[in-house]
Amino acid sequence: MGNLGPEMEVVHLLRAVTVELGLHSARFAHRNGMHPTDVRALIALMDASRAGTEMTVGRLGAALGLNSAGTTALIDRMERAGQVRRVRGAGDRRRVLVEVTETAVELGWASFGPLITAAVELLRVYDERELAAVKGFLAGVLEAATHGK
Amino acid sequence: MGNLGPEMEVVHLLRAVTVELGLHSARFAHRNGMHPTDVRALIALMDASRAGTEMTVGRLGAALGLNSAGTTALIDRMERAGQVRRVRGAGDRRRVLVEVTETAVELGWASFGPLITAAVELLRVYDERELAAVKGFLAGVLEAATHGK
DNA sequence: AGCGAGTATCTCGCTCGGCGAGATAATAGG
DNA sequence: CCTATTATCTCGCCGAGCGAGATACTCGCT
Repeated sequence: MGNLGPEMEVVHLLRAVTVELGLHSARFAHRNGMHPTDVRALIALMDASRAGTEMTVGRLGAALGLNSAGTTALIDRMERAGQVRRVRGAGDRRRVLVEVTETAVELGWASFGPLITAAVELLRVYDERELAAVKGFLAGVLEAATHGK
Repeated sequence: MGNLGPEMEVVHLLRAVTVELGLHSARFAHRNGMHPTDVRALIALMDASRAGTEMTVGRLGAALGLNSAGTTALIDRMERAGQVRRVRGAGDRRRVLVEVTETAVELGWASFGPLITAAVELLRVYDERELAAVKGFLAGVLEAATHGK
């Protein structure tokens, strides 16, 4: 499992990056009295809001791999901490929409913003082909991780 | 926060990849009656073994961000499941070295091997400069995530 | 040699995130 | 409208991980 060429080096780098990003959000969570799951929820919610999609309790739970009881507990906790708001669905009144509060968004940006800017800064000097290479690699790994079993 | 150029697309891809890899190992964990932490421990142990470093209980706990009690519980659990062995330190008999069993290594490879091969396969068609681009980007993000607070 | 400080691991009791089962409320279909 | 379905919540429980402290071993000092 030693050196199977320069490709293997990239694979180990990718693994190191995912580990380090995980630790980064764990630190962020701890610093703000949150749990890893709360951070994942925050990210999912900000994602949905960026995409303009409404996020319901059920969909959030599914995205995080929690069952309904755990999801309810999660949202209770985050609502209590003022990171999230429950809003009864307008059309279908069984639904409960979950919205991030402004303070939570700011919190998230304060922690992940610098990292994002750093990454964008890195890519700024890349030309067309280099950018496509990075994009292609990540897309390929994503595809393999998603479908590969 | 919408489209700040093609760089942002790469950032979102990277985030998607880390999320998906996380889910991948969560699925692996669940399928084998393990917990996410157990998988992280397995990876850390395989890493150490690949690097030829001896892994002690304390060092493993530190790598995973667990305190001593939690680490003991973790190793108890994994030893009970036959994934890990405790070996009293030869020189310093206070230490307890942790070794992965062959079955655990095989288990890990069965789950992560295909993903690794897929990634290597992707990179195989890349030329010198493209490979360097991917490597440089990942290294830069790693650096930013590690040091950026 | 032997004592005390330092280090590595383990034990105990507890908290709390997440699960399974089932209750409740709202919608959709015949 | 009455039943099946869907969305969420309540209750009781399990177990991962924590804090505090016990235990076992090593090392420096005298």
